[in-house]
Amino acid sequence: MFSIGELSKRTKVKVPTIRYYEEMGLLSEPERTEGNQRRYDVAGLERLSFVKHARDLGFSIEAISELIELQGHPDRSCQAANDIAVSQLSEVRAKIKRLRALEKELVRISKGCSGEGVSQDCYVLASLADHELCGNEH
Amino acid sequence: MFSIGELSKRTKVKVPTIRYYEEMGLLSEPERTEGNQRRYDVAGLERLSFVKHARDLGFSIEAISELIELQGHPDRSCQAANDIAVSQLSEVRAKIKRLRALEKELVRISKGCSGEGVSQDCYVLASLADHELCGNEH
DNA sequence: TGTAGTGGCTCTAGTCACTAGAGGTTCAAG
DNA sequence: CTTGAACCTCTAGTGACTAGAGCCACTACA
Repeated sequence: MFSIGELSKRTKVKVPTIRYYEEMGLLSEPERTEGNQRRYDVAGLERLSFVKHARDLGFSIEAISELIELQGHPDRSCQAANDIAVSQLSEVRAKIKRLRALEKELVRISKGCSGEGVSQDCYVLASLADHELCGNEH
Repeated sequence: MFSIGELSKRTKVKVPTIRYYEEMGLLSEPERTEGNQRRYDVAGLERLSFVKHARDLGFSIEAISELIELQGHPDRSCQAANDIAVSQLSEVRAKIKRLRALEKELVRISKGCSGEGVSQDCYVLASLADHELCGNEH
């Protein structure tokens, strides 16, 4: 049995975040000492590791809830879990695509400015003011 | 002179967002009709276009404030504007890098699951529960 | 057994960049 | 002059935490 601080150290999830996950229903309520402090067992540790791992991969709290639901019903089809992972993947890909477009544009903008002139003539500011100067889209 | 709705249509920034930008100090307070409704001129339109373009590129409200400060002092060095753009670029690049790692991992995870089994044997759930199964890092 | 200090508790409020809704007023077209 | 769309302010909600206040519990050492 370990305290919340101990759990925090082992999982690298901050203490208030653990309490937050509990409030959100991602973690089941742990046992308490007589003095009302939380005490976790190995199952609690594993559950939090699962949540952290999923969060690190960018799954939302809601998606994680669904995944936990599935874990609780080992006889249910795996399809739903796979759907969640696949949709997460396509979100990640969409974000990458968008960020790449931004990267391109930012490179163009900052290349046009040596940082030596005065802001009146600044290409960065001009580019932001006038979309026509852009490569295009976004 | 146009109303806030008209401005919204022209810039594709939603009405409540325009009011929010005003409150945040990104837009100067426009004139008002006798009945207290906002009326914008071309300068207001250009300012909002600037803000929108910068937001689309992912600049924070705070960074945009600084850029606007610079615009207001045409004699000041361009360096600061360039610094902001460059730091935005490196943030974007860092995000891309991270997302690519996630993409890789998600591909691996969802490839392992056909969606046909039951959740007890689901590779998606197993991967999330056990970090050891991961490609590595993150 | 006393006590010091670290760690834990709950609750509220703040972050960012909006978005939604209530409840009321003004404008422009017919 | 009336209708209805658009406007106004204000408050509260979003997601995923983070920070702080004010208090209580546990543990190690004297």
